[in-house]
Parts: sequence; C-alpha cells; structure tokens
Amino acid sequence: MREVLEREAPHLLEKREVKARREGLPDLKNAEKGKVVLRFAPNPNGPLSFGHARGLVINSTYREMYDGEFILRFDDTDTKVKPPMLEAYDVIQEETEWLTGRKPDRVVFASDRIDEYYNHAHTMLEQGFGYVCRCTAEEFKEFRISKTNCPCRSQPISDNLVFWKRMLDGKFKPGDAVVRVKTDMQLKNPALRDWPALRLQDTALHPHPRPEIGSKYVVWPLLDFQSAVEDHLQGVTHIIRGKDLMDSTRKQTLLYEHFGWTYPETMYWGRVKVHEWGGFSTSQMRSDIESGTYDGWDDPRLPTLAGLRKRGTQAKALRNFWMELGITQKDISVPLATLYSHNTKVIDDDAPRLAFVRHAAEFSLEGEHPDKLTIPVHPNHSEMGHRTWDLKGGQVWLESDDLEKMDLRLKEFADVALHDRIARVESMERSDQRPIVHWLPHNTSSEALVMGTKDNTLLHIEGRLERHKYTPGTIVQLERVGYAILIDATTLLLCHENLQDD
RNA sequence: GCUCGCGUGGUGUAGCCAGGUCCAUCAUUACGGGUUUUCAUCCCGUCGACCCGGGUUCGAAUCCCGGCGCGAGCACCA
Repeated sequence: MREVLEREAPHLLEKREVKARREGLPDLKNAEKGKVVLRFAPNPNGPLSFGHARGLVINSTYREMYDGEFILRFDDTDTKVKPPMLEAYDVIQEETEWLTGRKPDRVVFASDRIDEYYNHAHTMLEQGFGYVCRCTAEEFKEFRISKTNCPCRSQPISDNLVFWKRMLDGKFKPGDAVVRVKTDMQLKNPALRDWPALRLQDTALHPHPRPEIGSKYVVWPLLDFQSAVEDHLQGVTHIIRGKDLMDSTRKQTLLYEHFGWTYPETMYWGRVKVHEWGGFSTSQMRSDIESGTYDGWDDPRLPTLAGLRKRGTQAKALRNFWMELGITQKDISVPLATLYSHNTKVIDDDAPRLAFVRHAAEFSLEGEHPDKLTIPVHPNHSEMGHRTWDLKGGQVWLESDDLEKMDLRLKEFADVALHDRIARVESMERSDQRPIVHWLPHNTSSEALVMGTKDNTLLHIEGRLERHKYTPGTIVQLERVGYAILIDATTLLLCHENLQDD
C-alpha cells in the first residue's frame, strides 16, 4: 500500500506527518534556539495566584524548548490603586522557582528602572511624539470619543519640556498633568488614541512599599509605557500573555514605531475560570484576609499558589494542567477535577497508605487472632516496606458509617461480627462477600484531625489516625478517604476537595 | 456604542494557516466491567462534538461572506 502511494501520490504520505497530534506547545514564530528571551511580569500586590501559574508555566517552558532566557519582572508602578506588597517580592521569586523548577535568568524591578523610563519619556517629548497633556481625565475622554485633538497636543516641544520638568519637580498635583504618546485621534480603536504613558502619584500619601523607593518619585510610568520600554531594554523577543492585553500590544507597537524599534512576537491566551472558584481578584483576597474571612494567603480555600501548595498540589501537576490547556484564545471554564486528576497521577506512587477512621467507634476484639499484623505501606510498591499493627489488648476502632452492617471484613485481617461493643472474630480467611472496611487497633493509633474544603468552607473531621513517622508536608493516602498532606503528626489536610463525603 | 478577539462532545484539547487518509484526536467527567482484602491506583469498554445560514469546490471542521453567541479593551490599574 505504502509503495503504491509513494509511487502514485507521495504528497499524501507527507500530509500524514503534518496531521499527527502535536506534542507540547506550538513553535514560536521567528525563534532561534538560544536567542529567545521571554518574561513574566506580575504586579507584586500579593502572592501569585492560580492564574499567574499559566504565565509562569508557558513562558518558562518555552525557555526550556528554545534554550533561551526567562525574566521575572515586577511591574510595581502603581502605589495607590494596586499597591505592591513588600513581602510579595520574595514570595513570588520563591514561588516561581518552585513552579518552574529553577530560578529566573533575570529578575527586574520596574521601580528600580524609573530613570530609564524618564530618559525615554524625555526622548519622546524632545522628538515630538509625546506631549504633556493638562486636560482632566474627563475632558480627554470627550476628545477621545469625538476623535478631536486636545489643545495640549499642538503645543511646542519647548513647552512640553518645561511642563515635563515641572512634573518631575512636583509642581503639578496628581491629575493635573500626564504624558501622552501621540498616535492618532482618528484611529478606529478608541483605546489607542493618544494613550497615556506617565502620570503623577502622591507618593507622600501613598509611598512605594520598597523603602529604597518610598516617596522618591512622583512621576510614574503606566503599564503600557513601562512594559514597552523595558521589553526593549531587556531584549525580549516573545511576549506571551492574556488576550486582555491585545490592545496593549497595539498601543505599544505604535510607540515602538516612534522609537524605531521592532515589537516582539506575541501570543495570547484566553480567560480561564475555575468552576468552583468563580472570580477572585488579588485585591479582593487581600481585603478578605485582612478582615479575617480567610486565614492567610495560603488558606486552602483560596486560589493562590500558596493555598494550592499547602494542600499538596504538586508543581508538576500544575505544569501538566497548564500545558494541557495550551495557549488558545478561547475563554474557558475548567473544573477542579481536571487539576486533581493531574495531581493524583503525580502523587499516588509516592503516597504511603495510612488508615484514618472517621468518627471512630471502639470495639473489643473477641476470639482467636494474632496480636500483630503486617501490611504493605503501598499496595503497588512493595519496595516501600511494610507497617506493623499492634493488636495486644484487643481494642479496635471502626468508622461509624460502617456500622450499619453487622458482618464486616476488617481489611487485611479478619471477618468479624459486631454485637454491642464487641467484634467477634469469625474467620481469619475471607469466608463470604461481606464488605471490607478499614479499621485501626487502639495501640497503633492516635486521635487526629483531618481538614478539608467544601464549597468554600473548611471541614474538620475527627477520628483515629494510624501511628506513623512521616514528617509534616508528606502526602499520604488515607485509605478509603483520600489523599492528604500532613500539617503535623495528627493534623492533616485533604489534598482534593471531596465531593461525596461528609 | 466603538474596537478587537474567540466559537470542535458535559468540561478541556488536537486537527484549521498549506481543503480529501476526519463516519474527527487525546484527556477528563459520567456510566459499565476487570485487577486489587481501600470508595485509591491501574487496565478495558460505553455515551458524547465541528454555533447557524449561504458561497467557492468533485470534495469544507478546515477557505470566503453574512448572522448569532460569548469574552475582552475603550482607566492618570496591572
């Protein structure tokens, strides 16, 4: 068959290659191995959220694919509306390393680069493609809507330079003056018309949280200007970001044309909502934490990286999750089950099994039975060893919900019949089809607490936990309950939201 | 309103740029079955989709036009 095709229609064979399922991310346009520079630029107004992980995963994966460079940049140029949080700078760097598996090649603080932005603003005014606009925001909005030039647009360069100096010297109040990029007020897209590049901020009242910056500057660049200039300065070759920034690309391209620069290649992803979480914003979480609604940024109910990590979500699972979504521009809504499925695949092989008996009821064991029991740590991995239970004293704990049936098989142990508070051993061998339940001997267990989340509330389940020597942070599987991470020896947190129990 | 973008099973995703091998990929969910002395893991199976209408073409998920739906931007936020 293949020979015939090769002879008669070789093009059909080539097509098959093309249609094979693509592995991983699509190729970058105009990318040369070793010469790709990517960046991820969050506002450090809080720790990273679930959504930020996409930017980190996609950009850092391309860094690996192309043996390029990855920059982590703090876009911390707003001190009032979305003020940075001092602790976030370190937290974000640590979280970035955790998620991507290595440190960024460069870390850039926009607030350290203000002089660079000033220089470019000055160039812009000097060369006449920017101007100082003294209209109010409302006045300018009218001009934007009516496609008419604002009076400031035509003032001479010398005036612009004078006004610029007065801005820098603090002679204007916030709102009194702004530096705009001259584009064209006739542009079809209203968002692009003479967009603002730098504005004034009252940094006496709203100082920058970094002590070395504080109230040092009153003129601050806006995102579109700062980001555009910095991308050029850092030699960024590819920008991959949310499609909400599409107009940013268009604005910035106009600025690049003025400067005679070439804009990087861009790609976008759409909006992602997680069904169970709905909408969260960093500022909203911040105020909810301050008001005590949540325990902190690592509250497991919160869609933060810290919260996910605390409940045992693995970096690898997050990476797989975002890689699977890829970079389509579709706006999507995904269920947490998808993330949990990835996480389960990552953790199961390494999760030692432990018994946790919920709402435990105590029984006395009667009848012939050994006083010791040895069972595997992991049913699929004998190399993980075994655990030994001490049955001396004959006191055992069973789960309240399992007591509806009087005849039960204690897992890995014996068939028993329940009567009052007595469990009589009927057979060590499995003798019938009675249900198999997990259980614990009194001597090998302690009281414990398992926490979980459900519908944005915290669950607390009390019970008996098998004795163990695992350290906090270990992820175990509680048999018949679910995966959980150790907070301390007798406190655990369920990794995945359990939809059917309790 | 203006501007931009996106529409493949319940949820995601591949295929679309370079039309035929697509009665459409893979994953997830649900359901069923198997392995297993866990309601876990693993394995097998089943259900299930090209937004609508025209056009081009021998042939359209793929190209063109129109409609509809959804989303984003139009901040002196990022």
